[in-house]
Amino acid sequence: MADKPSKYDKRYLAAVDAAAAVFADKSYHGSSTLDIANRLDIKQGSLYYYFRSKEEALEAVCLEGIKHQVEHLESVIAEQVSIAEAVTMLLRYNLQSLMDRADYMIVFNDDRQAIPLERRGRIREQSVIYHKLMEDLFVQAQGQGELSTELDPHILVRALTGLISSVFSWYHQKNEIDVDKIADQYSHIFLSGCLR
Amino acid sequence: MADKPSKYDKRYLAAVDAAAAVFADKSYHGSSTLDIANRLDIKQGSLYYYFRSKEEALEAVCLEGIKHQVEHLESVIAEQVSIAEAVTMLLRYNLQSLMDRADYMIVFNDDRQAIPLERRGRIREQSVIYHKLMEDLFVQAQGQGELSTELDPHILVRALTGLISSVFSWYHQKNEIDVDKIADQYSHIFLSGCLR
Amino acid sequence: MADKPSKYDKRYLAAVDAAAAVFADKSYHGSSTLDIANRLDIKQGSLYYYFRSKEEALEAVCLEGIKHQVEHLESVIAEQVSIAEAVTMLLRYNLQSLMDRADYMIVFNDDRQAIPLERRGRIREQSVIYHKLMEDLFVQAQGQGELSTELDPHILVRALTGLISSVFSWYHQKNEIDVDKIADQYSHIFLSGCLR
Amino acid sequence: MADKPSKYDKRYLAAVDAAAAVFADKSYHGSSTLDIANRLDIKQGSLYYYFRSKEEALEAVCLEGIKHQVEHLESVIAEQVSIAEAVTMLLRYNLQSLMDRADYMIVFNDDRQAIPLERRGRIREQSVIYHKLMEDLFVQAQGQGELSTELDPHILVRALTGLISSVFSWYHQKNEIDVDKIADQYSHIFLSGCLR
DNA sequence: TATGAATGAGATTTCATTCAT
DNA sequence: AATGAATGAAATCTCATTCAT
Repeated sequence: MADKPSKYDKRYLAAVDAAAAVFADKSYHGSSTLDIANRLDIKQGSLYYYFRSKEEALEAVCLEGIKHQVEHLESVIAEQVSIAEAVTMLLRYNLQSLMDRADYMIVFNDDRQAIPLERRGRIREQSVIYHKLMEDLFVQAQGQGELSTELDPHILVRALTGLISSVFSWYHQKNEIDVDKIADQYSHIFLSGCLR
Repeated sequence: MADKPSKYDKRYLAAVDAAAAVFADKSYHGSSTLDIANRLDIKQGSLYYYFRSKEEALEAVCLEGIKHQVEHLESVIAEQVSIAEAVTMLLRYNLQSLMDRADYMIVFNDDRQAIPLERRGRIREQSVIYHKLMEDLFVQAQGQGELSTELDPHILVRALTGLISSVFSWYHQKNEIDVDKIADQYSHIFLSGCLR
Repeated sequence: MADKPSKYDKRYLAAVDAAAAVFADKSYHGSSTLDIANRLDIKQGSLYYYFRSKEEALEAVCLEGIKHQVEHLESVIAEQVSIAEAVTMLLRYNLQSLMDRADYMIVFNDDRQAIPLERRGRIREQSVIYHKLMEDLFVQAQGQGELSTELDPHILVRALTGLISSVFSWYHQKNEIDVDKIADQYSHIFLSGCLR
Repeated sequence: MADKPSKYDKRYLAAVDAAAAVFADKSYHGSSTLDIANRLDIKQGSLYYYFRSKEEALEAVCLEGIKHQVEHLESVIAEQVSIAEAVTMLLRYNLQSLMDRADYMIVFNDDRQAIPLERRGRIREQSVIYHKLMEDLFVQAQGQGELSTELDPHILVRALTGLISSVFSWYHQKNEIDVDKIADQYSHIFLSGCLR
């Protein structure tokens, strides 16, 4: 095997994409490397030029899945908008991502736990960062009197991510969602209860 | 072979229980029938005295998983309490179930989609009933002026079930949760935004 | 287990019959002891009261299958009819047997070779007797000038049994056969040939 | 995995051949895929590179088994010889095939019924063609006054194929046969009868 | 870069058989 | 005379992975 193809190689990206599509469709454990190869129109063995293992493919998909979320959350924080606006932006972005990069979102959501703990480090890391950033956002909002201090910031994080995740099962059924309407109503439900 | 042992047979129940525990621990696709047999302290082949297939075991676990939820939702509706009370009861019951019957809840939540569509009928049925009942609850509350009519009942259902599901990933990490506190805060978040 | 039930016990006969039916339907190797038990409306384990093994069931069916054939051939010989009449009687009897005891005939025909050589003794014995008797019949007819001496009696036996067996595949397709017509025409072909 | 290797690939042909040999020896149901793999000197799982299932291997063997027979029958018909010659040619060819490709002939004869009806299409097709061609041959001979019109062509087909099949059980016992002698005597019996 | 051919380990499933009750 | 519960061995099949070409 030659060196691992660069992350930015077009073919490599196509391979990650194929893996995402297959995993999203049949779940990680329900997919075979043959499925991925078929989708790429290459032979099964050739996959190993791109990934050292099936697990590595999952990892690549999951990392790709969370990357944008963290980046987006960081940009929202940087903008220093009100908590109400921030929450709405987050919901909207997540819903839009589900439309735009459904496979990656779904795989990250459903299958990341299939990566064995020893190797889950980088994803866990990103996950932890994501939760921490969100928690900070709430803590800060509480500090600025925007948010009720009676609510545990940890619980707020869970509640909001739960709301976000709920859209997945929705998407599974409908395959199309009204981003604006749902973002608005979810924001309303979540915020009216929390704002002070 | 005898006829399939009765659903109320103690040993059969133990087999379903073992399947639930194993699936919850390693996910359906990640578990082997050998794992289940080992947990029951019988030989692998003997499992097939209880289940015709691994899939049938999953089905049994999932059905058991949702049954109680539907029953509880029905009982809540029968009590004709206010929507605020109803939501709190639901949240509390779900959280408590996660404590009491974590395995069944987790398997239902994470693995029911592993049952191929052709065989998912009975579970789907219960799921649909569950969602429908909850939607009716909201519609009725809106009719009685308890709930804001600006919110789409369908979205309310998703939001509440999303909130409920969010507890699972939590549980995965902590294994112990403060039922009262979370139920209270979740109710507050959800309700203050919805109540009229 | 108590003593083996008598060969003449009604229940034992029913068990042999069930085995014959199942084997005829799905072939020996394609049948399971459960299939037989189901047909008898007893549980799988209970079969072992009647047979020490699945193989013993096959043996019983096969023995029953050939018994009548030998007896009939003996009676035909005893009657000292012409070879032409003898052949016709044999064909007719075989065709009729296929109608009356199709299961036994089919199992004997298709599955007797599944009995391992060590245990095939009794059936082989009957088979050999059958062939020998038939060969003698032809030899005697040649001695009496009824039959062309240019034909090897051994080959004549094969040819006639081949003709007889051919009816099986027929039966498999049609399930009903015109005994008289086929016996007549087969006799004619065998005895006088097709050429005009 | 690559695409299924071509039908004309040498290794694929060797795999079919091994399957034929094993099935002929122990019957389809009595053989295991391990037996076939052993004969090819590959590991059991590797067989599945050539066949998608054990059944597909049987199908391949059976198709190969009947193909030549149909082709030969067609060539005999094309030669427009007398019916007497045609019958002799058929018998001779079948006996010779039994010598040359015994495994395929035996498997086709004994085990084709193990292919479930849904998948038996292509073999059935060939079988039907074979019978139809032979029937036409007889009908034509009757039209030309060569053959007694009192005999049902359908029955003639059965009789001749029965004669042909009878050689199999023979072969099972002897493993070597005198092609010329048997073909001659069988032709004689079929065409002119045994009576003096 | 890619493939054809295989492997090895494990998965699910089947089934004849046993035996205490 | 029959059954419920199990066993153990084998069978078919799947699949991630390897590697020479």
